[in-house]
Amino acid sequence: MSEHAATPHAANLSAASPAAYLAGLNDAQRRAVEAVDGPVLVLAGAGTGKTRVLTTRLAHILATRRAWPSQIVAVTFTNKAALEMRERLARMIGETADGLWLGTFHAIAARILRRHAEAVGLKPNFTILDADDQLRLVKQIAAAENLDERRAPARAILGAIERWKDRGLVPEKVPVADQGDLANGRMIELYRFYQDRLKALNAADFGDLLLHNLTLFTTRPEVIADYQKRFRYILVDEYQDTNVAQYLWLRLLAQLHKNLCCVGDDDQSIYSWRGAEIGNILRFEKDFPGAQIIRLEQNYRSTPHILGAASAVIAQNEGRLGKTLWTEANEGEKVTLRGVWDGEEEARWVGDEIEALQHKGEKLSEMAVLVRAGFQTREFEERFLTLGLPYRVIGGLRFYERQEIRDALAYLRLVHQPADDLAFERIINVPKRGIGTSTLQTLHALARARELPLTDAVQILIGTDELKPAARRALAGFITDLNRWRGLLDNAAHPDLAAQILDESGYTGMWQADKSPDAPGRLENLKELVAAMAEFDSLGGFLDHVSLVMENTADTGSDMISLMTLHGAKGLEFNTVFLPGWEEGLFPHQRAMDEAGLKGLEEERRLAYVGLTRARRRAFVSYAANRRVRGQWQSSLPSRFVGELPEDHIDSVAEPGLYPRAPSLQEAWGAGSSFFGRRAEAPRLVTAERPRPAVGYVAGDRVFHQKFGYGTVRSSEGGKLAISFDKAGDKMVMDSFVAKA
DNA sequence: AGGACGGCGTTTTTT
DNA sequence: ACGCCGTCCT
Repeated sequence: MSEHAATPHAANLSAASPAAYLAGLNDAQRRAVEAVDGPVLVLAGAGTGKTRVLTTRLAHILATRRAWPSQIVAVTFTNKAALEMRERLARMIGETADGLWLGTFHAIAARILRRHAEAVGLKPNFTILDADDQLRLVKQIAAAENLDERRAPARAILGAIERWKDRGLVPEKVPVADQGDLANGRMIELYRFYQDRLKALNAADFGDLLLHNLTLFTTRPEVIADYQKRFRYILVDEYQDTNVAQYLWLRLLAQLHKNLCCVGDDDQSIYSWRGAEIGNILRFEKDFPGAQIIRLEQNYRSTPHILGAASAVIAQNEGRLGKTLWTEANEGEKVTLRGVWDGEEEARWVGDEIEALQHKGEKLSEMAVLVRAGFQTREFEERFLTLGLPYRVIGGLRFYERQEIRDALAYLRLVHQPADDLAFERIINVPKRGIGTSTLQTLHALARARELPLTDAVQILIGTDELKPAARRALAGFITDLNRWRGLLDNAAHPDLAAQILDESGYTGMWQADKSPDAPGRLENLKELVAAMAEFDSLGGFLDHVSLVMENTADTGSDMISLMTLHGAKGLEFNTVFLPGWEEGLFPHQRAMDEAGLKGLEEERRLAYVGLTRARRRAFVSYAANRRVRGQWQSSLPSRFVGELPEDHIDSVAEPGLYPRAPSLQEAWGAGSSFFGRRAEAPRLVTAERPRPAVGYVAGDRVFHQKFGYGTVRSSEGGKLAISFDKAGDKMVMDSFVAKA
């Protein structure tokens, strides 16, 4: 702690002249900026200048010298938000803000964890696993436990583990009642195995970053005391998206100074399915006694019609704090509501409207089509291709998720962190080194029996006759390379080292030899990766960046329509927004209602609210009477949300012969029974076989080996046995591969 | 080691 | 309808 021992002096506080940065704020915004002491919840409706308030508040704290930058934490959910805040802050006050703890929950938690890794059984260079690694790990565990993939899908197991982590629960703390019947009631056990494996890999998944922070804070009083003292001011963006773990984390950090400012909007809480707990924002006053609540309700984005429509829809929700958005803006256009025959016609109509707007001089980059589910984009893509309208689908594969990038990173990870078995497995035979499943099995068996990382197992095995000569040679070569690269870590510049690794490993060569059309692109990406490394001062720093800051490289250059999901649109705004597919079952989505009942429905409604409030000038809502779903035609009712749009804010242009307006709410609701209560059936248990521990052998023991048959132990050292086999002659083998005869 | 076949799931997604 | 994943066969 303490780059700065003392509190900076609040000398300028009394200077009465209001600072320039306060100019132009409305009353509520200004109150939110100036209410720096004690807990504050800023309820910031869509388009009410939230980011401006956040950055101005930071500037205010610094300008009034209440704290040094290093004594302030500002947390966001996405890197994009963190970046935007940093940029705006820099524009406002320049380098004064350097040293601020500004970043995502995960980035800040990782930074703290690296300093105290040993407190939770990790080394400071622990690897941060991504979703792919997590899933592979769960699959390995499920396979080792002989779980039936169909009854206990790895996805579901991982999901349950993640939800527990979201709630701040380590395996020991999970209430048995919460175990459920997935994996036949062995979930807590699986969770523990998973955590054990992570520790052995010297790795943490995203959930762990927060979870380990909590463990650290609750087991090391001196550590939490230090951070509590340090962080005089804490700011949180998108508070409605925090999960329980994040809430606990904030509560611990804010305990001493209590200067916690959370900004959020309960009406935009749309991530409950990944652990976000809307209760956090609803309960803020209770959780933080004496909290002020400041509402930002003046909207600077949309027309009164759009706000009127959005407000009426969201007003149907029960569990909300309540705000009333208003605007000084003039009337503008009403929300257009259109009922059509089918999805194809819907896409045609949207295309026509886009062309019409384009002819009026509207930019395509100011238009977006926001859909409920990814598959809905296809129909629009086809139409736009036909019309020759340039579009971009937001939310595809990201740079760091590409195969070649993940492979390259696996090499780097392995050099950086030898215990990273997942990285090892990924690249041990890429490019092909003639190391097949049988060799890997042998490796795994030894690693498991000895509880060693795979690289160490290789080191041992190549000193024996356990492997086929070809595999042994290949592995020996690989380990030699690995050791050489590791030796260069401290001397060579890491981008150069990376290039060398990719070259010497044959990885680059593999793609050069590949004649598929995407090979050149992959080589380009690899070059880009190496080039990107130069911006970081160490390999570890770069790998952290990759894990934590997987930014999307959105080329904002050209004029294109944006196609994306409603979730993806949160935080964005466009002059014109198209909201197709407002049909019961699709939006609100049937599954959301099946799985979460009224809560699910209300979240869907918030999604509708998010969608509408993305629009500055124009919103087009549409619904189709017929839609092809998974190859089958099915007819659908207009969404109940359509019925919630108030008459005086919409222009309804349903086609002749089709329903002009939504059916009654009751009709859409039905008796309600079909929306609730379905649950998956119980999975089957298959008993597991635990790896057997190695047994001790002494000279003279008779043993049996799968491959070499019977033999006599001549000597034993460190688990390596010299054996005279009756048929195969003298060999060095690992004791875990023989049985007493 | 690589290709063919069959079965399953198919809302939303960041870090 | 379709794509992905896992398995099995060559």
